Amino acid sequence: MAVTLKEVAERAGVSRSAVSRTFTDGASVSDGMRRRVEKAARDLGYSPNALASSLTTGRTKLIGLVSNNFHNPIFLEVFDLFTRGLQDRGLRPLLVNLSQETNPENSVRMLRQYSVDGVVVASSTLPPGFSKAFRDAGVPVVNAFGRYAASPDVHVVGIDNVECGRMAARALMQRGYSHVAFLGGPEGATSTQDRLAGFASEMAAHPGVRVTVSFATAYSFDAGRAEMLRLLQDRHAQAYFCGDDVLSIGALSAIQGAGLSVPSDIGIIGLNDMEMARWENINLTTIHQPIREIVQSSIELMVAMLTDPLRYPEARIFPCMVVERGTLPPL
Amino acid sequence: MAVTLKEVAERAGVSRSAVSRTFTDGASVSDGMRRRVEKAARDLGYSPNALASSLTTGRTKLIGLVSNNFHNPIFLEVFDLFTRGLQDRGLRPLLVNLSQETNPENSVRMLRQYSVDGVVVASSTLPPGFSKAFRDAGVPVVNAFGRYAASPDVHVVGIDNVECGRMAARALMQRGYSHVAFLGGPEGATSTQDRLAGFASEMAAHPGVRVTVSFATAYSFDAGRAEMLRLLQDRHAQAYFCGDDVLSIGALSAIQGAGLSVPSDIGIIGLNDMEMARWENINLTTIHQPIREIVQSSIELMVAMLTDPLRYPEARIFPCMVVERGTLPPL
DNA sequence: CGCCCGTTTGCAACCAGTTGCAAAAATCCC
DNA sequence: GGGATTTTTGCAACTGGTTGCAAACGGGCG
Repeated sequence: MAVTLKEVAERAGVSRSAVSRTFTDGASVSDGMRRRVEKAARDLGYSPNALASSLTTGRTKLIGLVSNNFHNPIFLEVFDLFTRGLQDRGLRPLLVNLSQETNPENSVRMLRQYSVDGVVVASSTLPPGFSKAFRDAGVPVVNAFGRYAASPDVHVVGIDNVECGRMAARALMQRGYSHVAFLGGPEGATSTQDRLAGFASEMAAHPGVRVTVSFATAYSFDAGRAEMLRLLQDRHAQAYFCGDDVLSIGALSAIQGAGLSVPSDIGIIGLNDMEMARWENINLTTIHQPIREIVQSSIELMVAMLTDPLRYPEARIFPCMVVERGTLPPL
Repeated sequence: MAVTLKEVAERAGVSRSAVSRTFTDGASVSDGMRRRVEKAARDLGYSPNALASSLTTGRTKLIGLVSNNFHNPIFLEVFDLFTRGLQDRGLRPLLVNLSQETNPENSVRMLRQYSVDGVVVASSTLPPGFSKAFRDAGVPVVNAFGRYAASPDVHVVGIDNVECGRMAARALMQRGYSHVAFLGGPEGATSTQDRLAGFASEMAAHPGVRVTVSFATAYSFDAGRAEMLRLLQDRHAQAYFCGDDVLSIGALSAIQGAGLSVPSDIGIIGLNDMEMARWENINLTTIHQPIREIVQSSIELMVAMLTDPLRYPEARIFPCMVVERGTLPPL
């Protein structure tokens, strides 16, 4: 079916090594040889079998792209950036969906069977055990959007969620609120824990301000809406720092549905700055997470590890910033 | 680095074939042999190299998942469903992002180099040449979300966009509008062309009703908003059938921004029924596209083609239906 | 016990490439 | 023109598995 190197060699009347060499750059081939081989290859429609060659070279150029985050729209952008960035460097993303997987073993085995050159774990909610499992299997790993403190022995690229929490608290304090709240994602998610820690630590400097804390069951519209509906039945806070933008939009929907208006009755600040946040009918004040830079940097780190698998692990933390829109009163 | 079959054979004191057979189901191995080999494999932490075996078996279980649609949120769900569905069947998705690619040749060559067993083209906007190119290269192809009329020799799974156009027109006519409009996606997209054709054909039965047609530059929020802003300067229609949900939401934003209200001043009907459409603060009346079923069926078709690559091509068309929400007046 | 038949096992060739080494060819220099 | 040096080429062994074939094995039966 497929044309092989051997057939090209026969047609060009040369040895198999010669053909192999014309398709390996850096190998020594004369101009005449190159021309003859390329002609034969073109005539036959030959293209080398990357997997066969990986057998001897030990490199497949396959990168496992592992995630469990197939519901948050920002991850569509993340996948877009990763696939394009990897492709541009001649690498191929092998996508692994961990949504229903709890045991790292299976994924590790699978990716090893396919001899991936490296693994990018793109998730803010996977337990650190996953990244570690890959590293222990001797596969270069980068944990994009991960938590740096918890896994000091795995490369991490992301943001400082604790600092984001502080930043949100400061943004609310600048508005002079006397009762603010944290509406987190799932209580078990490290990103939620860190954001709360930062939020609380900053609020500790304002003892006169009342602080309420609650959690949504997921980083989703429905969970945000449900939790906000519940909160509205009680005496609610004047402003909320929501776990992420999707959650914020759910909360907004609940608030508007209750006939209250934003930001005059309740203020909201989200986190991520997903594309939708700047849509005019949402217009969410939020903390911008530099996705583009995180992905870019993750890829660079991955590429660096391909040449030096024992590279000393590092954490790359990118600063975030508040994007002022319409869900907090102007300063 | 990695443990090989040979090492397992040596440790178990058996031949390499014996080890290979214990890991190939359907092969003849005695119980005693199986136990010894499995013990040795476990001790060494062996797992077979899928790529090496693909050399002789001719099957990699790699499926190219090709798309250029990394901006429409429904595709995150599409990717979720595809990756899970393929994984469940022991297949591995090799993701290919065609966003910046215009020439099918490159993608075909790349996927052939990786000896994929099949290719799923998931896109409603890629020109049919892409699917054809894969088929011509002898690779089984399924075009999910594709147009069936234009590529009779490639398997297609999707919806009947012409019928959707008619359906939208009927929904508007039921409301008794006297001036309706089609606000399409990019004029070159086959999905837009088909939807317009259906819309126009149904409207032909209502000669007294005025019909306007215009196109947004992309299936995106910004494009929908921009086009609607332009339309609002003129004498606008009473109701619009928008190219898809994202476009609809952009249009909604423009309408609301202009101080008009939906559905009393202007009605909107979208297409796709993405998750966001049912969010209470959007609440978009739209035509539901059965994504789940389309993906499921595409995978089944792909699996069937793996055993019978010459399978006679078929088009699988799934019915859509109007989902009544808040952007058209109740009937 | 010997024969027959069905399983189990190992040998060796093969899949599609790469690569170290040495022979052959081309180039350089005197 | 001849010898030394460099470049190009082919041979053969190797990567990590699979598989057709034949030999070895084991059990049942007369």
